[in-house]
Amino acid sequence: MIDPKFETDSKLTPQAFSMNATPSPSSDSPSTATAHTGQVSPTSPTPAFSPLYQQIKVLILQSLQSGEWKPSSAIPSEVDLAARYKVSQGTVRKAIDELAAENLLVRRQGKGTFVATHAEHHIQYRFLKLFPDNGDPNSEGPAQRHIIDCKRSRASAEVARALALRSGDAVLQVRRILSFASIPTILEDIWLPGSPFKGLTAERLADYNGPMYGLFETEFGVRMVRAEEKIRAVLPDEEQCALLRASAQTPLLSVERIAYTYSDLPMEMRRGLYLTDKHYYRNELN
Amino acid sequence: MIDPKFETDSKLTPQAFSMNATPSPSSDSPSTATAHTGQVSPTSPTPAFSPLYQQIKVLILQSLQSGEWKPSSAIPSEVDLAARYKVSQGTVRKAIDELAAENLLVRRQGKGTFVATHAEHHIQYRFLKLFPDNGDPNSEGPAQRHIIDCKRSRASAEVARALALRSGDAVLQVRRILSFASIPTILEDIWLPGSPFKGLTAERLADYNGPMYGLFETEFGVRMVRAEEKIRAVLPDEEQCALLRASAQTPLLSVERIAYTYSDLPMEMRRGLYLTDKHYYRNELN
DNA sequence: GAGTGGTCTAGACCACTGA
DNA sequence: CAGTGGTCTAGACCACTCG
Repeated sequence: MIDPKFETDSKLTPQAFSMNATPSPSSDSPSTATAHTGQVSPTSPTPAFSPLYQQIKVLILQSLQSGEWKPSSAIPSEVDLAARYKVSQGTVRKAIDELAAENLLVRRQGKGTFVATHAEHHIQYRFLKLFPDNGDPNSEGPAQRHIIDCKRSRASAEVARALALRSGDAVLQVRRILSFASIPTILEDIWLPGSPFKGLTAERLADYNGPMYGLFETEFGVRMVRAEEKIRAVLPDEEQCALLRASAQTPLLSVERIAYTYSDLPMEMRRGLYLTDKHYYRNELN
Repeated sequence: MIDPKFETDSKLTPQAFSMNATPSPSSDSPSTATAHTGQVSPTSPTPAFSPLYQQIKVLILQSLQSGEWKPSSAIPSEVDLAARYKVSQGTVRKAIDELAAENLLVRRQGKGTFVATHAEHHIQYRFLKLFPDNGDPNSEGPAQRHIIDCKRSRASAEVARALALRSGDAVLQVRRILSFASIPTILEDIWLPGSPFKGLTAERLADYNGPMYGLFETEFGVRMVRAEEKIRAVLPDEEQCALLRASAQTPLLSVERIAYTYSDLPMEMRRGLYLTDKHYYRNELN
C-alpha cells in the first residue's frame, strides 16, 4: 500500500508512482470499495501516472453512476469525503472542481454540493440552443409539447451505430413537436435503446411535466451528461411540411444529437428539424 | 493598505473586506500600476467582495491587453508573478487556471505559460466548427482562401449595432470564399471597425498565410478572445448561388458571428453561408 | 541540474446559509 | 450558532523540458 502522502520529514516510499487511493478497509467505505484504477501494469508503454485527485474523481463518478447520490440531492461535504477517501480536503476539492466544471455537480456556497439535474431551475431544456429572435427566452413562455407517436421498433444500421447497439436490437422511437407561442417550431424524432427505457409510453411522456431528460432521470435512472450535435440546412419532405405547417421551400435546421450518460455511453439519438424564421440556434465559441 | 494575508499567529487587520492587491510601490510594477478594482465605494448596495485571485486575474488581463505579453510568447513564471504581485504562488495559480480555462493562456508543463494565439498549432481556424462528413479534418488538407473583395464603407445600422459603432462610421468590408478539396463551401462577408484595422487591404489578406485572426494579432494587435454565433437555415440569393456554384433551392447554413476582444469589445461581425451537403456544423453540449 | 508547471497537505480564516 | 463551500498561505515533492 504505497501512500501518496508526501511526508515533510521522513522521506518514506520514494520509489514507484504515487497512486492507489484505496480508502483502506475502514468501515465507511462504500460498495465500490477496492477501487484500483488498473494502472499498475509494469509493462505498459505509458506508466499512465494519474494524480490522486483524478482517482478521487473516478470514485465520486462511480457513486454518481451507481445511484448512491441521486440527481438534485446533496453529496457528502468536502470534509466528509476527505475523511472517507483518506485524503486532504484540497484534493477532494480539486476533484469536485472538475466535476462541477463538467456540469455533473453544482456547488452552492454555505449549502453543499449537489448532483446536477435536468429537471429544475426553469432554465428548462439545458441542451436546447434555440432562442427567439426578439425578446428574452421567457417572453414566449414554456414550450408546448405534443407527442405524435411513441412506438417500439428495431434499430436501423444508422441508429444502431449511434447507440452502440446491433442492427435489429429493440429501440423506442418517439416523434414529437415543440411549439412556441402556439407556433409549431421543432419536429423531433428520438431513438432510445430499448432495455434501459422499458416501460416508456406515449402516455407517460405526455403526463410528465418538465423536460424529457428530467423524466429519464427520475423514472429510468438515466442521466444525460453531455451531447454532440451535427447541424445542417435541409428542406423538409411532405410529411414534415404538414407537421410543421411549412412549405416545401422552407429551409430548416437539421440538428442531429447523440446524448451520452456516464462513461460516454450513448443513450439517445435525436434528429430535430428547427424552423428558424423567428428563432436562431445560438452557440458560443471560446 | 489592508493586506489580505492571514497571519497564523498575529491576528492583525481583522476589520474590513480583504481586498486591494496593489503591488505596493515596488520598482518592478508594470505601467498599469495602482490597479484598484474600484470597489471601495462604501455606499454600494453590494460590497462586491472580490477574492485576491480575481484581482490578480485582472492584472494579468491588463498586461495581456496592453501588449506587455504578446501572443505565442511566454509570460513570467508563476514564482515570478507571485513575487511581482506579492501574493502566494497558489493564488497566481488560481488566476492563471481561470485564464487557461478561458483559452487566453496555455500552460505547458516544464516550459511555462504562454499567451494563446490563433496563428499556430495547425488546429487552424479555432472558431470554425465545420467538419467533413467522412474522414478526419486533415484529409481534405487546409482550406483554400479566395478574397473576392475588400473595401472601405460605412456602417449600416445593423453593423453599427453589432460593432458598437455609430451608423455611418468607417468600416472595412471583406468578402471571401473558403473551398475544401477545391469545392467552394463557405461564402463569408466580414465587417471590421475602420480605425483598429487601418491599412488592411485585399493584398495583405491574400498574402498572409494562415488564419485571418492570426493576421489580426500580429499586424493589428487585435486578439479575438471569444465569439457568439446565431445560426439559421436560409436559401441563397442569385449572387450567392453563383459564388457558391449552388442552385437557388440549396438550403444553406447562415452563421452570423460577432467576435470580441478583451473586455468584451466587439471587433468583428461576420456572416457565413455554409454548404452542408458534405460537411456539418459540430457543436458540443455540456 | 535548474527551471517550470503540477500535485498534495495542513491549517487558518472568510462568506454564505439556515436553524 | 454550526456547518458548508471559498480563499489564501507555506512548504514539500513530483513530472516534464531543455541545455
